[in-house]
Amino acid sequence: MVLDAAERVIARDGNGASLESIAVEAGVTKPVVYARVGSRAELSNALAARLAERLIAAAGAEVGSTSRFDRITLAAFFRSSLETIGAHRELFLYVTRGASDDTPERTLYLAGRSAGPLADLLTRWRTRRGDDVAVAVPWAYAIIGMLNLVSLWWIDEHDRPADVLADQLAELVWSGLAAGSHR
Amino acid sequence: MVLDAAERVIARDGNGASLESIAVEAGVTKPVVYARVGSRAELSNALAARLAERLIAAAGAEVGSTSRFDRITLAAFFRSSLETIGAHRELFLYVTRGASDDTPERTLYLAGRSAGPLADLLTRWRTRRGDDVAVAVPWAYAIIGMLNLVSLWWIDEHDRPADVLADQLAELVWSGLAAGSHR
DNA sequence: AGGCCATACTTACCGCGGGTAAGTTCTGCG
DNA sequence: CGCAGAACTTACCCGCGGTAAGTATGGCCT
Repeated sequence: MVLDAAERVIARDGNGASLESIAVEAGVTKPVVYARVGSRAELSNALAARLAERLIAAAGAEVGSTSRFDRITLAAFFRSSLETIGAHRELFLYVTRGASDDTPERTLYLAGRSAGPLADLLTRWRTRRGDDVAVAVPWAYAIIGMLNLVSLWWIDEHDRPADVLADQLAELVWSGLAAGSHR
Repeated sequence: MVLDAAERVIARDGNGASLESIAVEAGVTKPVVYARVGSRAELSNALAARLAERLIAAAGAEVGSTSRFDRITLAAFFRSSLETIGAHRELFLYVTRGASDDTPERTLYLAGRSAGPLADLLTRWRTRRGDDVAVAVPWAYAIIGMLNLVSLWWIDEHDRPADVLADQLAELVWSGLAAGSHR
């Protein structure tokens, strides 16, 4: 699979990953990569989709298992996301701050892939509680964006443990999430 | 000033802004740009610094005027940031999702420029209230990151008014910020 | 079995953009 | 008047994404 090769060379070379190096890592040549996966932008999109899938899967394993949604679950969501991102540092960097001109779309696409399910979850949860639901989408993007930048910062020097950081993030937003119409 | 020319051409051409087009807009040639401002990465950095300065200035005008710090102030901070970003759409896109390989550093640099003062503010505020202060830095990054992605999403299709969105963001984090040690 | 077509790959190339080396004009000063 | 040096321009290199044209491989029909 070309995408696996791409991930390997990105993990190795960081953002300097060229189509050509990916091609040789995959054991083929450039036009083949182009034929299989399309342009560089589509490659980045595909990688972004995969990473998003992994994030969602990891989060789902935490959140989906319990039917409840509480502060602990939220912190677990953050922790699993942080750890997944930390396990794919270079890929995360490549995908979020990758090259190319298409980047606004891709960043939004990647974010949307995570924010969508989160927004659904929030919508269901707040509907059940009889709370206002219009905030679900912006809040989902807010939480994902928070996670994005904090991950970047966390990756790039500070080595506090993931679970501590996750708990701090949960502390920041939990009260807001939980505060209902009964303000 | 070369940077002004750069902003003009970015506002016009979006991310397709090449050094050459910036040079002709500035009325000079490429090596001159290179001599004055350094590499493309440094150009992006300088632009990022300027945008951060504007954001901080706008935020300071809102937050710094009142000595208090409450939900209203927080919402005003979000609103002014959103509006500043909205007024510099293309520049914001260029700077956050710009080209090049240096991007992790630059993104962090830009974010840090905003997150730093915010972290200071949070630290002072929570010190005065006798609350834990270790969360100030991660929270500052969290809030800036939130703002980043929400801005991207907001710019790119949804036209709800800035003040509504700002209020929703404030609602999300205010309780968390305000919740003290007396959990 | 032998020739033919399609598919799939490779080699070779183009264009563009960042970066730079070498040449050229302009300015001030002896 | 001539010279030194700074500042700018022209002309170029290189690397990368993208593609066109050529080449091998494998099946299929006669």
